[in-house]
Amino acid sequence: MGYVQAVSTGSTGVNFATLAVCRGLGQKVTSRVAEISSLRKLQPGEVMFAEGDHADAVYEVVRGMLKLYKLLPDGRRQVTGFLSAGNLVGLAHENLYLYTAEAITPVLVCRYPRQRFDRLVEEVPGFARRLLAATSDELRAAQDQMVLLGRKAAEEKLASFLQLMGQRRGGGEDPDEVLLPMSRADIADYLGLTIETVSRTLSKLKSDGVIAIPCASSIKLRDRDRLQHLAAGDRNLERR
Amino acid sequence: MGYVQAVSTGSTGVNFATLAVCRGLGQKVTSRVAEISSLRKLQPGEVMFAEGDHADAVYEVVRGMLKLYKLLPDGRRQVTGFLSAGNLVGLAHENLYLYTAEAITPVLVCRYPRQRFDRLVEEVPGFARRLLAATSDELRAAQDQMVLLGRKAAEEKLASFLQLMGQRRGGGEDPDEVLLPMSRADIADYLGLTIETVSRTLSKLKSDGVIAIPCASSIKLRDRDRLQHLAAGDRNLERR
DNA sequence: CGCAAACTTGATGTTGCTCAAGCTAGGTGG
DNA sequence: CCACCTAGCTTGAGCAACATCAAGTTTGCG
Repeated sequence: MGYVQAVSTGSTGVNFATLAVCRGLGQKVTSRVAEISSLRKLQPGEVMFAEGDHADAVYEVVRGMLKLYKLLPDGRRQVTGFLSAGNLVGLAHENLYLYTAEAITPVLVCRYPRQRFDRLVEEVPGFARRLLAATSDELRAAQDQMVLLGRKAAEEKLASFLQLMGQRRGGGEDPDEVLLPMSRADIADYLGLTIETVSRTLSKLKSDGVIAIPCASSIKLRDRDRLQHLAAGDRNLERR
Repeated sequence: MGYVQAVSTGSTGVNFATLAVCRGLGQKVTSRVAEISSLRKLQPGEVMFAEGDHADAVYEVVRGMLKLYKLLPDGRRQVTGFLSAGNLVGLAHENLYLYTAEAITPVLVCRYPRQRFDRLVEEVPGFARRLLAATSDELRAAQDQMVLLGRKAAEEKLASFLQLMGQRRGGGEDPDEVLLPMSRADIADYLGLTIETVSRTLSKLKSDGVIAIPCASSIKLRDRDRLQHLAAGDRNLERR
């Protein structure tokens, strides 16, 4: 693209007016966004950008799922988020990316070169405000995640995680089915646990009748109420 | 205030042009900011707003230190941040505050009523962009904190914390002195540890010659190099 | 059908938590 | 001015949750 003036392109099937960056910005701006953007496809496991790379673009996920993570020097990893359609990536980075973004499923992203994107932010009234709202929401999620990492037990972590994945509906099927496209290792590194503890804890939730596990990448919620209580952390309300 | 037109007021000693919200916005805007603002003082332990309160204002810390925290139903607490002069509070909250903000030291804050603040965000070009930058920076800090909470050992957590507190210089004294105005309980709830582990780990750092502890609320850095290595997490570079 | 990667399950180990005393410092009243 | 009192901090002993190490088992792909 870059030369494409139309808001929607038949070849890619992407309608720019439906993209998150454009929401509430009118058609004129939408076509400007379309002008500066290009599409990129990623295979599972492919790294979109790595921690420390020069941050020369902002991305929006159109299809599929990405994980973001940071590494410690000895290889310990913390997954800071899973992103799906509508999420923006790389907004916060001035100069260098501070985390790695890697595809979990086949992914389609819309790429906005940094400089031109920044120009839009300057010139389009209300654009910065939309981005502020998006970033504030990410911050809110990050704070919830800090509570999870710092203060929740393994079972509560998994319950919270399943609820979170449950609300991003992955398609119009069974509302009790939660699809987990990421590996157990990714889940473990997101929740601050090991693979083994994730596996064991899911097995326990299964044997307690809270969930069913038809296959490793799909969980069925059998007792949403109990899951909700576990996730909220209202165990032990008797003590203290 | 509210009726005050001047950019600086002798009575409070607060010069609005030096406030973080005004940085880079020119004098005209600065005086508009001054117009909508009021000052509020808080005693140590006083709650500025609580999780769940109606989010009717944005604040900027002028003096002193605040802590932000979230609670689980059974009383477990996660401190999500310590804020000092220049930090904004409550920006992200649309309707209800999602954490409690409580004074650690005597605090002076500048209060901006939500509605009028939002009007400024709409009307002042570049204001939303400044707030976006501030929020992005908070998000970056939150991501670092996720790595700390999810993947660092107790000793690494304390080392990271001391470094962080060390860079927000609390006055022009000894550059090796780090002041800790918050309690051990606050530190524990920030790092996802218990009071006892915080205390023990500080004692260990002391006996290892990394720090000295003249009194509980002041730490002296004796081996910045070793502290840096601990904080970065490059232990065990041999394995894996 | 076979292979490798991902997942599960089991046995054992370790870090940090819990419970329980002491200790210290700062503030108050005699 | 000093002694006491209390809140906050430190230290110790035992324990539990989760990590580590080590097999098995399943799954999906060539």
